[in-house]
Amino acid sequence: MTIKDIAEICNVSISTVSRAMNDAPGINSETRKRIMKMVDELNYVPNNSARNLKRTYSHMAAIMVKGFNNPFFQSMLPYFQKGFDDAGFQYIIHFINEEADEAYEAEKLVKEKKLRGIIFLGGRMQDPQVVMRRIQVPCVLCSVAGSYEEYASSPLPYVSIDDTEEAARVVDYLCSRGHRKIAIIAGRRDDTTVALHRLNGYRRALGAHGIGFDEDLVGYMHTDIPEYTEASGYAAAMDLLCRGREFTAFFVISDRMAMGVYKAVYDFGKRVPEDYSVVGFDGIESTRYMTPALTTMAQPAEKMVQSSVDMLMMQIEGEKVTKHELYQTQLCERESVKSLP
Amino acid sequence: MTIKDIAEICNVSISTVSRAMNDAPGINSETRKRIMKMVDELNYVPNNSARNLKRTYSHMAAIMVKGFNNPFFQSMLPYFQKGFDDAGFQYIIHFINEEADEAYEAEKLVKEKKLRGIIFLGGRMQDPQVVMRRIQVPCVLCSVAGSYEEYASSPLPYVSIDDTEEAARVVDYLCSRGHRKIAIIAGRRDDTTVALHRLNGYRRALGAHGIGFDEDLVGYMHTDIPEYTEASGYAAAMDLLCRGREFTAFFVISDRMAMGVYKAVYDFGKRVPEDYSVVGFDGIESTRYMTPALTTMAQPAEKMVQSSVDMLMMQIEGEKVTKHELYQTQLCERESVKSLP
DNA sequence: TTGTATGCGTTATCAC
DNA sequence: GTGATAACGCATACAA
Repeated sequence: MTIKDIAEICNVSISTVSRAMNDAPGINSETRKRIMKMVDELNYVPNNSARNLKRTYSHMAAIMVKGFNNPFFQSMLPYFQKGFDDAGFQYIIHFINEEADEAYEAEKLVKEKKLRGIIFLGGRMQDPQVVMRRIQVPCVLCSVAGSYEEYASSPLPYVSIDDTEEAARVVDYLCSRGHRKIAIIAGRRDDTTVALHRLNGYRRALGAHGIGFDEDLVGYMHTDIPEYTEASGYAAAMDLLCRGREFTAFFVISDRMAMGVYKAVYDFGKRVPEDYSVVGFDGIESTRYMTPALTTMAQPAEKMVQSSVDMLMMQIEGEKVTKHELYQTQLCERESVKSLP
Repeated sequence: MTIKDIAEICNVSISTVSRAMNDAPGINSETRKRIMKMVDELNYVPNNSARNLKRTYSHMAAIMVKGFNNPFFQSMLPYFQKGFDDAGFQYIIHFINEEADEAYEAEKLVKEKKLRGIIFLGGRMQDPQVVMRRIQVPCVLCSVAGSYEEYASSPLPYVSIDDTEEAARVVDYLCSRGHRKIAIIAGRRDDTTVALHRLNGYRRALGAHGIGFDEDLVGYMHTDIPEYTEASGYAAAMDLLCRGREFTAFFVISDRMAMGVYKAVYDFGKRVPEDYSVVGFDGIESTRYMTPALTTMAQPAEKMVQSSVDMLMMQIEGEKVTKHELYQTQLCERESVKSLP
């Protein structure tokens, strides 16, 4: 069933059918009605490949999400919906897994769908410089790994938080509550993404407070457990606990892992926050439902999304934007941190 | 940059480039190497739309997931990866939201990508009969709503659990622990998917145990809160608690909601399982990390996935399969249920 | 307002 | 082993 079949059945040419299907101007409304009725009846669905091949441009953008099981990204999705709806753009969400090369995937998608723009969510740009050249359409990096210095010279606009800085603030907060021996549940040992930046921030803040960095207070994610899951948080925390080093608080670099940390503490025969305080990172909804409710650094998901969409649309409309938007996190004080004398 | 450019640069015809790109037989391996080197250097990416338009068939299937925030489906994804890899098939995962029409989306996707088969995950088939006629390629329904009776006559193969039966087993279990006044956290009032079946199972089991059905012991999800989230579980449970009816246990139709139920119980000044027992449904990993660890009915995700993939591949290979595979859940007894005298 | 013709970038089918 | 060339299904410039 192609456009040709419909044309024959309706006794019109294929261009007329095409016009009807695309709400094109210059077609008798009776003809259109007649055609659309047939289309509906015969259940004709135009072939998107042919469409995309022919079309000069679309009104479509894409969000390329790296991190299937990152609930923070998931929480952003509804805001993207709103943002693109308001902008009158359609969009597709494309998930890729950790090993995939986002730049390559993006390039394919752009060509296939004649995308007008693309927003990268998560992951890490190995070489932001070349990405743009390859992609050929405007992009925005959102929550993509990279220190300020790293991207400062890049023409790629991005919105994110300063992971180093914000991680440092977590340590500052814990110190303000009297904690001095602070452990961190970090990424994998070889991580080069946000996990590394948060670890760096932790180190830096420790130094600023005159506390020595102790490698034994770092719990790395295991390489054989899916990243950023409860299980990975549990394993890393259990490692730490079993080392026997003394400490009073956990800084967990992602909320979902914090749930595993809670469990590890309990299984170790201790309690949160009486024996160990815990601070998470991201500010996802479900942390409200943990017991005790998790104190966490919340990223302003809605603002970050709106800003990303705005920056993309501005570029699509021809403006040159190379802005680097860094948002601040907000501390959500709940019940998982105990004040020390 | 098209196949034509590559051909010109390499001084060969486009057919030769095509052959090189597709590992086609009948091409000098030196020529291929030379071409591929150029392709790599110039970063040429073939246009998928053109490919899909022309190709007679692919080695690709799709999984159409309805339910962005259903962690049970998410937990199935790695198994699909394994299943399709073993079968030598590529696949794409396509998420659609609750309002979308999966049959229509599938039809579009099949045409666009020349898919060989499609697995539906979640949602509800309004009319399984017509779906096949429209889709034109083999499909398998996995965890799609529908009672046994409903699909019994359908030629569409599906794998799932008997939601009614398994929900009844939860009630049986609670009764065996001495509970008689059992509340349920159900779907929305107008639900017609698995949530309804689980509610029906609950009713049926109640009857079998000589317990009257009490509408006041049903907590429906609010329509203004995203389905199956912690927040929806919390709201529904709070409703229930505030009604003042006496009861001793919650049957929560999905694990993620159970987390909200815990919180509601605590906020109400009660404890799990001392004051209220809780049983979840799905068996997702994170339930292990709840405190107390959630007792839940686990669906055999891996088996269900493997079975779905097998049934799809069999069909693709030409066999006619109309099997209806119903799996049993397994009770994971943990710490959230108290035995009553 | 409608129809005709062309080409989008690729694969498939021939010839050579 | 390689090269022409005809589709694939559609949108669109142009003619009618």
